[in-house]
Amino acid sequence: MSQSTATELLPIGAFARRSRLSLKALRLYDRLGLLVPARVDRDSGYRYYSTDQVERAQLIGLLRRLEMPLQRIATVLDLPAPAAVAEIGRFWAETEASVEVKRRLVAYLERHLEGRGEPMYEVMQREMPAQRVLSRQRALTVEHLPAFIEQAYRQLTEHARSSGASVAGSLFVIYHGEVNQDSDGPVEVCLPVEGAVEPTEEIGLRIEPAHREAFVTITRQQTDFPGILDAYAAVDRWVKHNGRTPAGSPREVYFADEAQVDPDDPFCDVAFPIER
Amino acid sequence: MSQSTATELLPIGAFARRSRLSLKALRLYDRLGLLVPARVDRDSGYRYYSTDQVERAQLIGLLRRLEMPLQRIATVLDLPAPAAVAEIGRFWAETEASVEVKRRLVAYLERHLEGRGEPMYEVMQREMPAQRVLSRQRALTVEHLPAFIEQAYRQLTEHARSSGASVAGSLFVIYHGEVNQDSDGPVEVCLPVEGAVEPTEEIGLRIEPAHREAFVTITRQQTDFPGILDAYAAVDRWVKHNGRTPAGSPREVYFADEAQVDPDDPFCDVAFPIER
DNA sequence: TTGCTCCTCACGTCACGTGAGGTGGC
DNA sequence: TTGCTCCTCACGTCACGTGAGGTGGC
Repeated sequence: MSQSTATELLPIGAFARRSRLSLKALRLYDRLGLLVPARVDRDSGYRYYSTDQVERAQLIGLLRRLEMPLQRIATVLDLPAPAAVAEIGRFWAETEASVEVKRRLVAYLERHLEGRGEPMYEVMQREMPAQRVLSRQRALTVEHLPAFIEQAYRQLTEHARSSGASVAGSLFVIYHGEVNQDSDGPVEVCLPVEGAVEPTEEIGLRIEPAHREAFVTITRQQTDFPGILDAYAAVDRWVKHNGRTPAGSPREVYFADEAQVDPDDPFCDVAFPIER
Repeated sequence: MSQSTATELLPIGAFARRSRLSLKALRLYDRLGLLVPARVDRDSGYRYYSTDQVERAQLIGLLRRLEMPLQRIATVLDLPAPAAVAEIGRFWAETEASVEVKRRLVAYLERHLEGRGEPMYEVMQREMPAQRVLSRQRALTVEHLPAFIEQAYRQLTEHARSSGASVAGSLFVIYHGEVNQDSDGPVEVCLPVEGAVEPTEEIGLRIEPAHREAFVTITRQQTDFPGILDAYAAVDRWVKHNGRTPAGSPREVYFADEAQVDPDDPFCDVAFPIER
């Protein structure tokens, strides 16, 4: 019985080899309360770990290889197995999402750096009639933007449908203020409608006035950050070079269905209202 | 002509807004020589950037979003466009590779945490006859291991084929020392052969002696790190619990073709030579 | 004169790595 | 007694963020 069922105490070096963690890391985890030695000698300060702690130590090591922060590892370790798996899954989904963003950025950089001096966007002008729109407005930073547009789109179409009104044009999104990591808009999602419909507490009903606008049409791929900034820059430059005066907030008009569009198909207009 | 073709000088705040970089970052890039202001006032120390520098600044910002280190960004910025694209591609490939490793780690954690107390590996014994092997040995860390095994496999089979000898058993890999980030083996890749064949400077020819070994068979999926450690631990435990004495370096026997095997198909044996 | 912008310097963050200098057990 | 292992403390790394305290230009 005394052979290997008993819980042995290991000094830090032996425990480090078994758990494949460094001495420095083990001392840090002790100080943070993440992995406290089974016994610490009063006099010498020597740390002694039980063999039972090897599994926890290895798990910490594996989670660190995922670059999970120690704080978050602490919460995972406090969870029962199924919840811990779910939490790891959530963390990993965040990583995959950020990798996907970077992947698009790499694609943009490749196109952008290869194609210096390529034909630029062709900026055009058009007259927009007054439009009756259902709208939803909110202040938010860029990370919540796609989800908000998606949700607002569903909400507005559903409200129109259930009121018996019909959709009378393409969804567009007005940026009343800048939207990025720090700046939070506000952003207004607008759906042109025809027929009887009432506003609600969340959904506004208003007339977007007739105006002239300068715009460029971009493809699905070009709407990915940061490519879309090129489109804004192109329209902005055009407006300045032609001595026009801005007359409203910039907007994006989504005239195609995302699900049915190739990366290189026209998908969206970036438009600036200008004075006539 | 004086309208917008002239190079304007911007103080740091204006330049920060245009380039979407922080003041702190700009001052750091200045100090590192990564992005030096066009002019610095002798007396006040005020930094003035030219509008021409906006593009470089934005590129730095984008590369930082990929989490490329500043050192590496410096090299990218010194390259002509095509070489810069290639360098970004190499960097990104490294990122994707490390994500793939982590992806497998997550898969392992999910199986491992869900299935606590699952049936463990079944350790078996067998007698191995003496084998005549072509072998290639090298000291390397874990990151270069897969490439080395792949390359050695091709080299050994090619050498056997061109000598008119025939392959007489499964490729196996002997770990004469531990292989991980710090420890570099050495590792020996062995291919059993029959018929006339000569050693070369790189390729050895020797007799792997007959021996008894304890082993477990694992699936393709289980060979991914860190799952494979479980197999090693299982055999190690078995050897100790059964009072057997190790009689050689641990090894992995690859008896199936990686290209034709499902993740859950048997793929490899993890074996420890033991005394009889 | 008041704000705003700019400056440098110092300290904090995160998860450690790498000594320096000293102690304890076999 | 000699090595080896352990201890704490301090400083370095990386790319900044966040004040503190002070200056300069309109």
